[in-house]
Amino acid sequence: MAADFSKPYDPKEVENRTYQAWLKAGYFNPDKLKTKGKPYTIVIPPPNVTGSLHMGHALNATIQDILIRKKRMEGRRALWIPGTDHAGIATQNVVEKSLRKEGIFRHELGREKFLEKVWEWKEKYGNIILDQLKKLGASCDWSRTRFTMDPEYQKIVAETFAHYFKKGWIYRKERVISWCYRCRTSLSDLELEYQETKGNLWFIKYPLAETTGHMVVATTRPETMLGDSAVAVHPKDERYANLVGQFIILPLQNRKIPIIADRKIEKEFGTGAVKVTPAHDMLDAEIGADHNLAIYKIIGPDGKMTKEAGSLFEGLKIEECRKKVVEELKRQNLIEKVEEYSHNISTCYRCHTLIEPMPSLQWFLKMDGLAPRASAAVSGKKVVFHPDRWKKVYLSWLKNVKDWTISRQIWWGHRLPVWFCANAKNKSPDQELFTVSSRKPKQCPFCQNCEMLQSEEVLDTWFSSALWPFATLQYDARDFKKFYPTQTLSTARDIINLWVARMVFSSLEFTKKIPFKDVIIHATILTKDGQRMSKSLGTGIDPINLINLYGADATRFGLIWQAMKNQDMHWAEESLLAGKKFLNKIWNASRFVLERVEKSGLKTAANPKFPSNKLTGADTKILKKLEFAVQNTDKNIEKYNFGQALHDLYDFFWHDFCDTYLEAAKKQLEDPKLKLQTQKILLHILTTSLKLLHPFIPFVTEEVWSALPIAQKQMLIIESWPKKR
RNA sequence: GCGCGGUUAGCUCAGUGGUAGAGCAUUCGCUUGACGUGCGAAGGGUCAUAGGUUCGAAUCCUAUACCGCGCACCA
Repeated sequence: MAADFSKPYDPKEVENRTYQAWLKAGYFNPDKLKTKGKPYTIVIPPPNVTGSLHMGHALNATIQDILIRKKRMEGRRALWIPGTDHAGIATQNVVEKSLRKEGIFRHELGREKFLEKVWEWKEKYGNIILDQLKKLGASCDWSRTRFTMDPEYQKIVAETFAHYFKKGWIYRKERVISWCYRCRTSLSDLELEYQETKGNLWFIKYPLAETTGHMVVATTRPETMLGDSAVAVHPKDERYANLVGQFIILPLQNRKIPIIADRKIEKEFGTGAVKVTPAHDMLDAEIGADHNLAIYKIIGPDGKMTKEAGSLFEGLKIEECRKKVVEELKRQNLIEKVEEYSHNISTCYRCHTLIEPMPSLQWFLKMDGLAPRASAAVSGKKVVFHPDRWKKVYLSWLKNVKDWTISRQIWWGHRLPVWFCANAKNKSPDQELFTVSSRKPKQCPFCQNCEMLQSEEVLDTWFSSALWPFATLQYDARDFKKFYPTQTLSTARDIINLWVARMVFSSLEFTKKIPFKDVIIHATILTKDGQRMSKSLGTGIDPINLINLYGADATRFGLIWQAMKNQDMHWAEESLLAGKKFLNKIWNASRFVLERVEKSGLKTAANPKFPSNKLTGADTKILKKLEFAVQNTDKNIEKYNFGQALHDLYDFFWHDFCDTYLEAAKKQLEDPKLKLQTQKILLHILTTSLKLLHPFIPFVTEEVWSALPIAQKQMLIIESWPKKR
């Protein structure tokens, strides 16, 4: 169907119709392309099925689509794999929240019923997300749509876990970890967010045991004193040199605890003497381990004080307990002073509840074998960040990385492929009899006759995301062979470590190859005021609203128009308006050309030759500019300078072609000697421009293309990319 | 505390050693047959501040300020 130029450009109608035409033609699937070119693969960063897509996703999808479309036009077998991520804690939380509105509580439903609800949610939002991508014009191969909890994917996850375990790199241990008592699960250090908080620094007197007098310790968390098992000072702190080795009577608990020396203590902070709570502080846990101190778990997984906190405090919430402890200490005149103090507290990145460090039996993945390889891939330029500076973020994390806490105590996610002997249930947890296997063992290796129970725990959602580039291709061995490794990954800066680094080491471990060559870190979209776009703040913009208002092409244009190499971009809707106007310009310029050209001598879309001795000054100039535009666009896309490429194309098409050449052409067309050649040049500039613009604004270009009077025409989406001379 | 960005026209951003640019907004003029979602023209910036290098700096260097981000600390 040819475009109808008697009407103004109607993006909605054209976009729907054109997308259907592409789908029908099957060009999104590289297997259906006639080309035998080298494969070019991109895997989409799978959006979380927590909800619909935001502007950042739209920008990212546009970037990937530009690359895929260009490569497809270059004759590569371009494959863009779409999909979504189950996003463990995040999705569990939103479903829980939505159920609560109906008065339903997760624990009342039970695991199985609750998971049914989550799957319903996933079905709904997963599809919304994929529809949004389609509306935007994303040329993904939908026949290869993946989800991180597909049966095939689950199998791969289980196998990787078993592989690591067999290698001795996954282990189970009780250790002080970060615990979110609202989500009721452990978290890794990357899942913490720090918030600057104003609080107090309490100076508490701890009476000496053997002699009169006391030591003063400073703390921001007085309630944790209930779990203290020592007071520590720096070994070279002369103020306390004579006290080291003596004992303190811990107030409220009436416990005799030692005064120890440890180099981790800073003399300058507070009084230089620190209370040590090995159960509820990371640093104290280390000190406790080094000095073999007792561990008192005074806070439970529910965020309430335990029996060990003492009868006065048991059952209180942390904040309540803090008040009460302070009251008690005041009553006993043990508070020397209180200072105002502002510090960072860690919170859960999904619900922003205060994180409580506590000892917990968890599964860990050792990093000392994996991290150096991931570092080497980037420092050896096998994997390259764009812009380059982001490699610092990546490398510095890997340099100091701690073992990865991979188990989570939630319901939604990949169950650990760990099997417990049901008959050994009464053993204490660390003596439990278990075996690791990607499939349920037929027979219990311990008692030979029980039905083995699978672990209730699930994996950190990022454990499965880390396998994405190869797991998505391993559903079919031929795909993996053909399309892996992928070429380019485009993503946001906040998941460089959470996701990118982990994909690199996982891929190196399981495929012996890097998962991708280039990593594009695109700008983060902020509101005009510099706020983060977020639904809860009401500052977010739904790309679908923009698509309805301006069309997908204009939305893509607006996003890319602003996508320079900054790390942030302040959202300016005007750029979409600029896009809309530009589409109109293309539409009308095309109408002009087509009206004047009608039956020209052009038979193919390939580069025609123009004898230079017959060209007018205007002809020569525009052809030269066109040649530059071809080179420049190609170069800018290859260097991932998408915004620059679009600005230059805009300038070329509007000002060089429309404002200048079209005006000159009007006169030339009246001259019989120049007419035919001018027609040819007009058509040539238009066809080449449409090709160059297609990756950015695919719909309008395809629509205009359909009207070109060229024989042997294919759809623009698979036409050849203009060649550099 | 360490590191990374940013600071250029009213707004959003390019420019990156040699007389300041774009889009949007503003003002003025155009019912010329592709387009008024347009055309032509105009106004508007001591390029954050202070030093330095240079014949010459918005552009390089060094500080400082403010905004943002990350890491560490967070007793």
